[in-house]
Amino acid sequence: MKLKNQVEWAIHCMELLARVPSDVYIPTKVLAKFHGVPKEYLSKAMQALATAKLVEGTLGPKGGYRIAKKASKISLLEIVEAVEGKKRTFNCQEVRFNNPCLKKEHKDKNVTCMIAGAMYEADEAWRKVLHKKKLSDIVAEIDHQVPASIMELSEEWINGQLK
Amino acid sequence: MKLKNQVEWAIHCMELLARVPSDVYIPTKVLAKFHGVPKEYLSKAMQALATAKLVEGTLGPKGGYRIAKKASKISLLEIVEAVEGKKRTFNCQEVRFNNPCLKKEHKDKNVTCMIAGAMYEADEAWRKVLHKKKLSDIVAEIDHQVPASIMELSEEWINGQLK
DNA sequence: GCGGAAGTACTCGGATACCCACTGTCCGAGTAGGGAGGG
DNA sequence: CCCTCCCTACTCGGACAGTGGGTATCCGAGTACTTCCGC
Repeated sequence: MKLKNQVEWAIHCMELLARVPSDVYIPTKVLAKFHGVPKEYLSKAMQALATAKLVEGTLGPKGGYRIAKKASKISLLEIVEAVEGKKRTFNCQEVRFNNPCLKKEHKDKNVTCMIAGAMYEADEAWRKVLHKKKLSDIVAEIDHQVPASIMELSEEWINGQLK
Repeated sequence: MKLKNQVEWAIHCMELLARVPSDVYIPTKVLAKFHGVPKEYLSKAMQALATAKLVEGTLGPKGGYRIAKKASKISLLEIVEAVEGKKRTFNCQEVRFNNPCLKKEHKDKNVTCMIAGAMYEADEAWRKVLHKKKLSDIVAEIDHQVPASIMELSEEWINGQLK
């Protein structure tokens, strides 16, 4: 069980998009170069984010992506699910119903298997943590961790690429 | 991101092994037939459980697996990790260090990326739920859910297979 | 009848193919900006 | 000088190969039971 690498990329890109003014579009090309990842493949993650209405894309020169909602209104869960899908990590195959002693009348799919229930509960705890963590929190934490000089340099670098 | 189907099988098998007396060995063949899964493949999951010291295997006729610890001392987390591995679901690739504005002296790997930190926190919440849920809890819950008549039939069926 | 040894049948364990999904790449559709030309 | 139109160049979006891990399977090593034989 492993999350796609795209998840990491997507979160980093969202964090960057949350920093620039909302009228600035940043193309995938720049996002890819800044993060050192393959442009063409990153675009798939960006497409997923666009489909989930987390970013908005525009074509043509000066085109690219911008954030579609306030950073405080976007949770990590939304980003992760946009890229990774909303399927649960544990998909119950209802193995319990293969018991040779069970008759059809006992195979009630409305009663969830206790084992699946426990796994779902764990999934829910995972989702809950990610739901509470907002993109704005990440931005603030990184601001606190990374020296201001680096942040300024990065901003200038981005602006230089947009010309 | 999806867990192996083996996880489900392994938990069901552990639940069954927790029910029989500790001196009875159940072969993979019977476990597979009871749960309706391919015998040869299930054996890989059982091997993983044996490696993790959750079950003990014996060869020869009347051989098979038995539980190695008390059910109340075995958590779902142990079973899941035995089959799925202990790697975290999110493996940080340190994309942040690809920032072209960063110098080497700023690439301190001892300071964890806040994004990775958030993901690890979610993982930890997931693990915590599974750690608290013991195999004995599952056994009790299933006892409460499944009619006693079915449980008895299943026990007889298993004993019949062991002849 | 009893003990021991050989044979057998059954088990686990690791080594071996197959297949799907993640990874990585490419090209086409569409658009916004910029420049040229005319008024 | 300004407006309009066309062209270009750049973007996103979806369609197309490559690879690694999960899935499924097989066969060999090893052991405990069973049976047979000798005492």
